[in-house]
Amino acid sequence: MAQYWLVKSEPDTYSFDDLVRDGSTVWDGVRNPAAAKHLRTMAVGDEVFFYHSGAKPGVVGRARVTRTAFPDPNDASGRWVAVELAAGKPVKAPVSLADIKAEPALADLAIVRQGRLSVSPVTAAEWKTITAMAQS
DNA sequence: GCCAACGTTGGC
DNA sequence: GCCAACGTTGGC
Repeated sequence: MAQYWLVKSEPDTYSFDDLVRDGSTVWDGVRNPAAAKHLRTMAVGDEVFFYHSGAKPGVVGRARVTRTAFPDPNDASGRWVAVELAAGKPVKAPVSLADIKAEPALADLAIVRQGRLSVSPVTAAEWKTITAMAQS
């Protein structure tokens, strides 16, 4: 059964539109042990919410895992891993962080509880809730 | 191995 | 630009 995740990116650095344009991308540069652990747990076919941090924080799109964890090509130490993500369905309506915080069903969402985590798990129920808020 | 100081991230 | 949260570093 597929798992669900949320990845965070500064749109100035790499936006969801960039992912749509590229089709797929290597998700590297994660340098946080907790986030890296989640990367290692990802399986091909897992579904991912794409979250923009910065001026307008929120969920803006979806992606799919197309390659499981492999050594981060930009890391000389060999300690860190990357995965490959392919663009998925955009959300119909972006779900802002304010919307997420206002929704009681999302009170336990990892990003609410620990804002700085760049890769975090999402439960099936949370995935459904956010999908409903995004009007699919 | 503990803990204080410091740096970084991200929301506002 | 500020501040809170959290991770990392370095002295002991």
